[in-house]
Amino acid sequence: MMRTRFAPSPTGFMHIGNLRTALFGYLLARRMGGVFALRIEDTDIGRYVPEALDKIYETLKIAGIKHDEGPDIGGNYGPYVQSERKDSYLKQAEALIELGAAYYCICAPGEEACNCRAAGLARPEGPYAIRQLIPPGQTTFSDLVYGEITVENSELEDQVLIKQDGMPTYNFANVVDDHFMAITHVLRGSEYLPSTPKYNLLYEAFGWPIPTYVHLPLILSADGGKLSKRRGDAFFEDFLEKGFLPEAIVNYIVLLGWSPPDNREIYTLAELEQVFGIEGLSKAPSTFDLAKLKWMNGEYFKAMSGKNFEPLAAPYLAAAVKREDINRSALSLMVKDRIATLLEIREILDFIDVLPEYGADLFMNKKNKSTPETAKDMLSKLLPEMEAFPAENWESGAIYKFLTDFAEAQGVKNSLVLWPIRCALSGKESSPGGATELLNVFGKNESVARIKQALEVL
RNA sequence: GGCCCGUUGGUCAAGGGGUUAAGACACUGCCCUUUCACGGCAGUAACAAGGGUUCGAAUCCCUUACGGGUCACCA
Repeated sequence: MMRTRFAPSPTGFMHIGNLRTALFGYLLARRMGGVFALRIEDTDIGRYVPEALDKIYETLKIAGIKHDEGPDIGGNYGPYVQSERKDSYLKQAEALIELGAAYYCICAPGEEACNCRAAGLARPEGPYAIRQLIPPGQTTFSDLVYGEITVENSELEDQVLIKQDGMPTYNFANVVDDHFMAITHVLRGSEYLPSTPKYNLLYEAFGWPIPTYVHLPLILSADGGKLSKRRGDAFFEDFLEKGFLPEAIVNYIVLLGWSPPDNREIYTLAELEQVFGIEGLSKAPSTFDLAKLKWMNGEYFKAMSGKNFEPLAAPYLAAAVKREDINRSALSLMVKDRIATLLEIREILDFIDVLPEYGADLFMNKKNKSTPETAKDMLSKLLPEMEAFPAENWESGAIYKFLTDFAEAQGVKNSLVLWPIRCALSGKESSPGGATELLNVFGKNESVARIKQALEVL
């Protein structure tokens, strides 16, 4: 049975690249009817951030990635936290020494000329590390996406397996844990490609079966570099804060370094669990394109019902519009299909609370032939009729009929009366809705007031 | 710098010896429209370069260039 794993270290937020690795591991396991395990790699005591563990659980949950085994839910291969497996690493490293594939090293960390390999020390009294003994020759490993890669062993270093603090290094703990957790497929970023031969040497020395490697191409930022904390495009949380939906982020990310079997791009997680496969993985690094993420996010809003959208938009709406006399549901609906991110709600509705200052030019519209003059004419004639309009009948259908009747009575095209109203109510060149919608959300009193203001400008 | 990996439009990418070299985002234009959007239609735009191999190369090989990764008692 296929077993994959996600092995983050609890050092902070969830990097987009790591999230994608988790996602791919999860999807692959689901697709193949396998198991996806979560293992916490907390061997670096110095970088350990206690809250990060919860962050990992939370992120996976929000993203919809469900692990089958892990520290929180257990499993047959626990414990799933490396610090709790500490003893086994030392034991295995010493076994490796017996096998002639490792040795004790008493040098200080970072020390250059190390003679410990030649010295063949017995277990030292004082502080020591254990290093891997790289044999001469060359090593070939096979990767499902990159194929066969061969390197000269002379390029490899006698890497540290057990640190002086008794903790294993990432590279060693990984090998030991993957073996004892029966991991069959190791998915990780391609930055680990250079250290993979050392893994093989370790597996070979132990006589353990070598797992299938699946290295994933890197995700780059628009400038060709790495995604960065500073630019705010490195972490899953960054994008949530910017008003992106978890589903859209996940959907977008899965398309980075992997392409679906058909031309479709919008997939639910459940659908991805059916179609994801290593065949679609690519070797070349890909650039994270915010514009496409935005488009995709917008698609998710459009596909959503107004009812489902409303609670998502509510907090942003509350920040954007303070006045109480506006129907929130109507606003929410008005905005739903017009935004790429929830954050845009504020900007798109900035005319609701306070009418922006504008000049007579606003009423110019080449296409419908509106001019400040026609606008003034229409609005001044409309105003008294509008004031006479019964407030209790103020709703879209009636408003629209009222306006079209008015236009007909004046003998002009609808747009010649609708356009100036839209301008008067929004004070902007574009607004999330036309005249009827705006009249409807503002209600009679505010609408009349704004039209009066417009007449003053005109 | 050594080693490793990569290179199809601005971006994501399909395609793996014979294609008019898909599709999506972005961009442009037109249509629709009660603004702007949405939607519909159309368009601009690519096989890094040079050598081979082959009847035939985006696809295979080599070289170069460029980009990235890696060379920690970090992960």
